[in-house]
Amino acid sequence: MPSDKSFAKLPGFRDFVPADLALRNHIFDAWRRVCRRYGFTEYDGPPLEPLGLYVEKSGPEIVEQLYNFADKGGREVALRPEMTPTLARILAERSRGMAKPIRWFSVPQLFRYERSQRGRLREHFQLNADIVGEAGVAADAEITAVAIDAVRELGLGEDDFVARVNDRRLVTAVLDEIGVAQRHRAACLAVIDKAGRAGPEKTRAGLEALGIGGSAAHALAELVADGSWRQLRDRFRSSGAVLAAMQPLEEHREILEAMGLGGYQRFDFTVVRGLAYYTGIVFELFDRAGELRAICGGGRYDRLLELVGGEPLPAVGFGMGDVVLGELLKDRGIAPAAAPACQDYVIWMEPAQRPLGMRVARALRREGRSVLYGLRAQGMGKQLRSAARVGAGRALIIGPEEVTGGTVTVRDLESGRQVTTSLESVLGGAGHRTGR
RNA sequence: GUGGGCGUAGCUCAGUCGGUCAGAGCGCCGGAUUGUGGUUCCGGAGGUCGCCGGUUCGAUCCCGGUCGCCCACCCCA
Repeated sequence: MPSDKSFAKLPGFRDFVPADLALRNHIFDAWRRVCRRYGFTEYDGPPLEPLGLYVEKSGPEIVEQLYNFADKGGREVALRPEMTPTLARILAERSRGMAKPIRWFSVPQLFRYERSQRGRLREHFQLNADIVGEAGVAADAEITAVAIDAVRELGLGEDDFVARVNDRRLVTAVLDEIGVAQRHRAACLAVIDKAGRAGPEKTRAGLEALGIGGSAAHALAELVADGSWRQLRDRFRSSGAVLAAMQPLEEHREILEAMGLGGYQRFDFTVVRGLAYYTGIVFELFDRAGELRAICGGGRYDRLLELVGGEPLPAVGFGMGDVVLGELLKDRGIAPAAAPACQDYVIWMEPAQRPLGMRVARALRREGRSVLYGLRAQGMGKQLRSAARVGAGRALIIGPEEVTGGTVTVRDLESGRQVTTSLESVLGGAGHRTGR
């Protein structure tokens, strides 16, 4: 730990040494493969945006924890805390001429100024995938499937994680039905949101603190404790509004089941999402063990583009962070090992053989192979040890004997078998089939 | 933002009721091994014990502050 704090890493920020970057790239690669498989194309935007883009569009929650400041021109700016407002701004300018629906994804680095904890830093990377211009529930199901497959692609299955799905319109209908006043709705959503962790007692206390009456509080506490689909349907079978609000979720589930992803999703009345701009189906991905924070959160936001000044366009999307996902992969032991540093290790014994060693290395690199060699003269044992440590598949040995005979000794470092071949075959490119 | 715990070698950690207390394992470097590696054996480098201040003859140890990390709240991507 450096004693001079001025050179220390900022709290909540990460260095990525090769082993860490290998994991990050492993995750990014999986995300991009899945998104492309679903026909999404990648975009990006500036990491720094006008503060105003976030102030009223995302709800007050996110603004309190922005990484913001005034730039040298006196502009109030913020490091982007989320990607959706940027996407909304881009599309507000250009979507009119674009074929709908638009399927875009991005892997931005996002920033928030808040105390860091496990799975929650001041900086992270997040996969964002959105479908814009389609209001039907098939788009919601499609985006949920992308989220699920983005996690499955990394080797996690039904036993590892689940998507909890809800619909804000359904929650609203239920609140109306049990008589929660309009003015209490937002605060009530917050209580429902944390009900899973708080437990029934605290939930009821929270509702009463809002001034929500006994029968309504009782009904809500019950729903929160056991908000099963069946229970909901029984409880509200005489309410046309609630039953109608259940239809989109029904269809959403059917589509996912048809995709073979039914086991990855579950209705959960307590999922409402914090961001103010969600308007319909919302979902979150969690590890089944319940040890970590949400892996992913998303939903429908049909009004946002209008708010930013674009044409009215329905939209649905999600954000999936790299931090919690990385923790989960490490916990499950399915994080990748760092890639080997090279394929071929050229061993030259004495300065007299170095020029030939350089020619061989050059020829191999020209073929696209990754090649290393010692930068100073060392014994063969040392060099083979170095070769093994960097993960080389084979060693190409060029000593006095090889120079005299016009040959190269090619040693397979996994089997230990070695053959002596002609120098020409290595320089000419015939040697590349014997290695990895 | 609030409360609690923890900061000793690159990593994981031991240790001192205040006085040879600067330690282990792993890793790293070198040697055994100047034409054959991943094993083994031997040796070596590396630390102002997070930082600042206080108490004391003396502080890595006690006290205060501070910074950082972890956990729980708050909140949430």
